[in-house]
Amino acid sequence: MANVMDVRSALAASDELGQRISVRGWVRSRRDSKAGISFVAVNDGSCLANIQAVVPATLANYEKDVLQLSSGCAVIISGVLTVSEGKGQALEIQADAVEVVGWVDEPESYPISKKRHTFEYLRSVAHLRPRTNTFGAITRVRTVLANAIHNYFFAQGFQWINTPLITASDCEGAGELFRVSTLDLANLPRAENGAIDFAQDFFGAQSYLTVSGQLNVEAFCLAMSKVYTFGPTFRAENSNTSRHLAEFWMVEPEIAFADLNDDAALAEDFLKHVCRVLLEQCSADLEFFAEFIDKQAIERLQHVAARNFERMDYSEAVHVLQNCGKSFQFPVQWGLDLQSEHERYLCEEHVKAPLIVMNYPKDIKAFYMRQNDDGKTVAAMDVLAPGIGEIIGGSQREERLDRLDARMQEMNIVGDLWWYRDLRRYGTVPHAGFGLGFERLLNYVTGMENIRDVIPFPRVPKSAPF
RNA sequence: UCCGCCUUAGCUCAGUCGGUAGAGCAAUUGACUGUUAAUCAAUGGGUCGCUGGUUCGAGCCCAGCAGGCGGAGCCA
Repeated sequence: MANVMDVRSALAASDELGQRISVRGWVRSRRDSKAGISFVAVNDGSCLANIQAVVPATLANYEKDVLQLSSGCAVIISGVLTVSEGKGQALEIQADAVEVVGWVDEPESYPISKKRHTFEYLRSVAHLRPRTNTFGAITRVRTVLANAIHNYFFAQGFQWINTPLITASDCEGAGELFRVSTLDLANLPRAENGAIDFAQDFFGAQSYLTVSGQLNVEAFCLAMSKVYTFGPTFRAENSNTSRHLAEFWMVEPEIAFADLNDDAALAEDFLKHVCRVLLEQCSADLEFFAEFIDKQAIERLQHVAARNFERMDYSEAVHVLQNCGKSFQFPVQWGLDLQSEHERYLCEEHVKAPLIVMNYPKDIKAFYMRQNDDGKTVAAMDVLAPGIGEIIGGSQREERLDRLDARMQEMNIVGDLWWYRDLRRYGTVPHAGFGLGFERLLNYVTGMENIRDVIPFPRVPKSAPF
């Protein structure tokens, strides 16, 4: 085999012209010319573009192999990298060897045909959809975005905390929990009162998959100052929407000696940074999204990167909504949570930009959020993005033990949070953080509409087939 | 969980009044061409989601179930 290159490198390798190389990948299409050549388009996932191999009919296995190639076949093609005589591409390979590594059984029923498919259909062949242009592009953007997130925090001196996926705490926040157990479901151990005896379970207590790493990451925040978690989280809620997954990835930074304004500033700087990185490093894939998925894809990123986010108190948001002259399906009243339609109006029509709404009524927010001096609100914020709604939710945390205890009592929080309380007993300090749904951000930056299409294998109620 | 819509060829969809099934694309074969989601021609391809009911007769009407999609709620 000659010098093996991935397609991305080969197409960028003008300095390798005239050299013999090999590329390895999967056939996207084959076009035969009776001039005695076939054109084979090969993609290996390294970039959006295919490389075109020009295969002469004089190859020994031309009839036997090359003329049998169909979409999806795995091949290794070797030949000299040359300037293309055709118009669709700058470079191509003049093939002198074609090795078919894997054939496609029954090309007629190969699920990924050259024609465009609906995303709904592609979800039913999730094991093969990475072979499409769209899912290749999503996968590359996902990788660059994950890297940009880690790199941003690393450059800012944050520590990456690998918070546990299994938890015995059932009050991490909102959300139904998936139970984790090794008990025999057909023969559950019982205590004397008939209740299931979880003391005999693996962890000696009821345990669950985490719905958030926040409480754990706070512990590291109050030692390492700037920390974040980035990993999978699980919600057993029966949510059937294009914005919810039962298993999704979440980014949760937490900063010490910080208040809500610091938190909002971090969220804005963070989002601007990752958008800039995508614009720099994913230009070909973003152009693809702009052409085939969402015309606004690139402008939106430029807009986020360039423009200052608007900020508005919840009370002001309510005032704006009540006086905008629009009628909403759900009521707008101080004390009620903002509905999707309200959030969308605010960021899409009122400010026409990302918007940070701050200081919500305490009764609609979580127990750990810091109570403001007005006695009515807590230091919570939501970052609302046009077209997608809430993309970040965060808050300054209640660092005063007496206030935290009072709030937990008021809200009837039961469960063993002694260690979380300890953080307020030993060197407590104002701190704040937020949670960002990774797939929601991916939806936002690619213009994809359904969250099930930006994660490799989506898990939603009644469906985890792959 | 609630509301609405959908389920017919590998894919996307038609299917009239209830009378035994149709197109485009894909696939296969051939023609043609430094081709570009090539083009042209021919050919093959169906348990009409499942179960039951009404009917002489059901893709079509009725009931139940399953699955999918969109929206809402919950949230990230």
